[in-house]
Amino acid sequence: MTTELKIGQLAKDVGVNIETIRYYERLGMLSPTARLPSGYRLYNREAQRRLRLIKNAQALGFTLHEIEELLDLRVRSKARCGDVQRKAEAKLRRVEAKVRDLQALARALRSLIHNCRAGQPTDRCPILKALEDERHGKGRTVRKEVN
Amino acid sequence: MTTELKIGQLAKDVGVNIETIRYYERLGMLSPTARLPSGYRLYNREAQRRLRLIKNAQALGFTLHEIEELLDLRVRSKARCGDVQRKAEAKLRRVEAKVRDLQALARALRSLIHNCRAGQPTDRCPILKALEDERHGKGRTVRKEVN
DNA sequence: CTTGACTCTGTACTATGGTACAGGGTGTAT
DNA sequence: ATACACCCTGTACCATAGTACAGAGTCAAG
Repeated sequence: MTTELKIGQLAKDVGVNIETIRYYERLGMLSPTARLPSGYRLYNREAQRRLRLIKNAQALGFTLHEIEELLDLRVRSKARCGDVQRKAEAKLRRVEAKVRDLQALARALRSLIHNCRAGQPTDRCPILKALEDERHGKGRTVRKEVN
Repeated sequence: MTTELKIGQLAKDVGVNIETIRYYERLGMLSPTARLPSGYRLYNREAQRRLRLIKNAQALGFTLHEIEELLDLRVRSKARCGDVQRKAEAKLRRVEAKVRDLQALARALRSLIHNCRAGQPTDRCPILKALEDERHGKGRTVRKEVN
């Protein structure tokens, strides 16, 4: 059987846009395994797995750059599973921190909703007041995104 | 006392780039409270609170667009708790959904990490294997961002 | 009255993760 | 042999969230 797919078949199979596949190629993340004389790209099962890995890892909150690192680890045979594990652990810590932040915000929002019943003006909103806090003054670096 | 700050002082105070303040102004999120005859922007304490609110809310993962909504609630003095309550409830639901997404993501990461035995070569790494799964084949929509 | 720090406007550029053409060539079924 | 789906390259464009100038004007100290 032919395991070689043309770009449109691969796109449909994995559920991504054709342009996205070519975009990943531009980034050096996913090359066709062959080309027809016409220039048509051909992809084998390995490429298909690689593309699926990209999409799945993305759904877990990894950036394309981080995914490149994971892919590199997989390809470099001297790299060990522990390297992958450490990257996953670092990502997990960032995700957990983000969850804590959002839970704090959810608590503040619940408190706002609770205190809002009496028809007070919005300039006494606890959430808005809380957000005005000088938690990040004078050049302090704010921990950024989860990604 | 003079509560009016020039842009550089405000930037230093809150810990953001001067260009960022002007960028927020272009977006209509933060206007100077006055201008000197020379055109220099002046900001009062209220503007300072507003800027801090933007940065704090951003650190919690809100987009600038969502922050605009929060700011609108605060500034419209006719807005009462009823208005705020509805906005806050909608926001809370989005935050809670976000927390659930992130927790699912964290569980997936923990499970991957747990199954990973550090000494194995990466071509047997369960994390990478799992990421190759056909969890999202044939047009399945992958839940997107973590934000 | 000059120096240096600060500010102004306007435009261009960065990164991230794509999407959308234009203007061709290819492959195959009828 | 011709219609039509598919593919090619190249470039431009989208949103988000800024950053980096250029070239000019302003302000305060010495």
